[in-house]
Amino acid sequence: MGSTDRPDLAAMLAPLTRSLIAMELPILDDHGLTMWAYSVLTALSAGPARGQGVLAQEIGADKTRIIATLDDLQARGLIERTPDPADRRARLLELTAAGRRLHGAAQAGIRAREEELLERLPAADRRGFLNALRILRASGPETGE
Amino acid sequence: MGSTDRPDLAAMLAPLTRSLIAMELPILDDHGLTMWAYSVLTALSAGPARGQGVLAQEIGADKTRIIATLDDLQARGLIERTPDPADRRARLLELTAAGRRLHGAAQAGIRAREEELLERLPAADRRGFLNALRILRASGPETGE
DNA sequence: TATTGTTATACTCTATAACTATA
DNA sequence: TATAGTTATAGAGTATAACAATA
Repeated sequence: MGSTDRPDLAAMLAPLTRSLIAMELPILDDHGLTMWAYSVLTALSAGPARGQGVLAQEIGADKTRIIATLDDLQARGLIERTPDPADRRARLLELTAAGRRLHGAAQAGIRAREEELLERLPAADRRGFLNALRILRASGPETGE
Repeated sequence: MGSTDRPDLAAMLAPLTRSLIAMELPILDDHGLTMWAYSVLTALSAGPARGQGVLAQEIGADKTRIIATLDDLQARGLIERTPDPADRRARLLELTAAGRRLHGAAQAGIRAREEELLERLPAADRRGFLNALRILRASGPETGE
């Protein structure tokens, strides 16, 4: 009855994700960023967001969770948060030049560490790993419900 | 300066792990198991454990976190928890026949779901993905400290 | 009335510290 | 005194519900 003879996927992915995050936290801290703050900067680096709710959903957070983060990022001049002229309830969010710079620096540090990790993999596995992540991410969580 | 042109690893792994867990929880629930309970059964399915602390560390938990879980599993006759004759402070932990059966059933359900997910991947990527997970898991978190 | 952002509250999960029993 | 297990407490993180402004 030894079906597939490997640990469960989640049993492998969860610790790997945890150690990846543990490895990235010191780097982010060097730049004065929390993980949520970095997630916000990353999302905004792809372009402005119309509405905090949209942004929150985009990074898998609750609307209420990122407010303190946005306050801080704005106070530090890393993002701009302006009322949407078309609907003054909503806020337009975008990176400032300083925000883009800081995100770039933090991301470079993270990428360097990630490369060290990926170098442990044979080229074929590395390619397959990254391809699989892209595919599984794209197909999304049409898993739960 | 578009270095690697892909999302950060953690940014891909974290949501994937989350959705994997979300997909497995209902299956575990059908068998009356929490994720920690399933982790315990999985660890013990490889063989008995000498000491709860050892078991906890093995599954990445705190000693205090799994006590209630062990109480429940024992009360349901899924594990045996006997004092170690050699050191009566410690407890020897092992699956009962019922525990082994339940773990097998739950794992089968999870594996079936996982296969559906993996079927979305081209064979080469699937192989590379699983290889990479094994390698990265083995090399462990010599990342943090 | 519905929605965006905000604030305040409650809840869950996890870690810390104190206790017992063995050694 | 040190350690395994247990229990009780406190803390962090998260979600839920109520509120103000705008539509």
